[in-house]
Amino acid sequence: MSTAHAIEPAAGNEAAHAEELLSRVFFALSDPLRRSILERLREQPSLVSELAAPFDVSIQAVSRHIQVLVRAGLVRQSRTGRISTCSLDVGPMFDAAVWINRYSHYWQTQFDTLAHSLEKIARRPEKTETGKSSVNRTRSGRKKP
Amino acid sequence: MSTAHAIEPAAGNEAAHAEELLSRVFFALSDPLRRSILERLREQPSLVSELAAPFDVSIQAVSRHIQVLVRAGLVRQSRTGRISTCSLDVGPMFDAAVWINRYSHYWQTQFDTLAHSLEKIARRPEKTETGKSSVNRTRSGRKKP
DNA sequence: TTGATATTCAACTAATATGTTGATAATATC
DNA sequence: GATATTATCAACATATTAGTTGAATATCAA
Repeated sequence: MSTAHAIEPAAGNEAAHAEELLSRVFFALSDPLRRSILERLREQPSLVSELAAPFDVSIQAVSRHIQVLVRAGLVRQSRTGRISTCSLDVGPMFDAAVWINRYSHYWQTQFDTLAHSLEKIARRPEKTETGKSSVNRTRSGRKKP
Repeated sequence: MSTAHAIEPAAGNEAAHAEELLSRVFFALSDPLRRSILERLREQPSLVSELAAPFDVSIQAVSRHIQVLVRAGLVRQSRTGRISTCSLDVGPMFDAAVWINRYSHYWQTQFDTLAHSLEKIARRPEKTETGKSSVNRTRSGRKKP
């Protein structure tokens, strides 16, 4: 997590605050366990213990994952007594979608480029095909002891 | 960054590989400097030194940010001699958009256009080279302490 | 050849992330 | 009141991130 994820008052700077929130949203989405939590909350509001049940980690760990989601604005918690009900808030996810959508023009561009190259290939079949990006780097990860 | 960012051989597990790539894409997008790099690449392919220029960090730091983007599949580097030209690959970003779009029905009533455009493009056949633009633009980055 | 340029690698440091276990607070339940 | 349940907090260990500086690699240019 970069320094941008740190919560600062962002005194009066709304653009910086939006950037900051966007960073937190994308970071929150970068973990598969957190994405699974969101998937579950997409269906129904749930307790922390219910959200933690499917995973092989402690409920404390899940609680902190939920806190990450809360800080990103993706989850709201309403605590009544012991239990804390978590519910989805897709507002920040929409902001993320808007950011990504600014690249949608290039999806169309890629589509057009492909169509164009296909047309060219149809006329001149000896031309080579386009390369597909493949990511297969290895990075070390932590394992449960 | 969670354990999910670690790559295991993923022997034959295509779903796990897709999850893993999604984690890396969202993580790559969670840093404002990396997002700024993508913004720049949205306009034109650029050298590492050109991408590093607007930021008050060392070129080595930017080089590693680019590596994060490359491992997420968002940036391709073609090195010719000394220089390494970075270009955008929006394919993985599209995958991220598709994931987010599954939450769109929550906001679809208000923001119908985005979901519609995403869904329209959702049936693209393949990834190809991105288009070019000649607009130059700089954005502010983080400051040195 | 010599030197400047472009980029990456290596080693180090500081901060952050994520997991654990144990303690604590608040509230149901007996 | 005594006890179990729900959730969070605290402290700790370890891994990862992200920055730095210095060295290495490769190429271009004079």
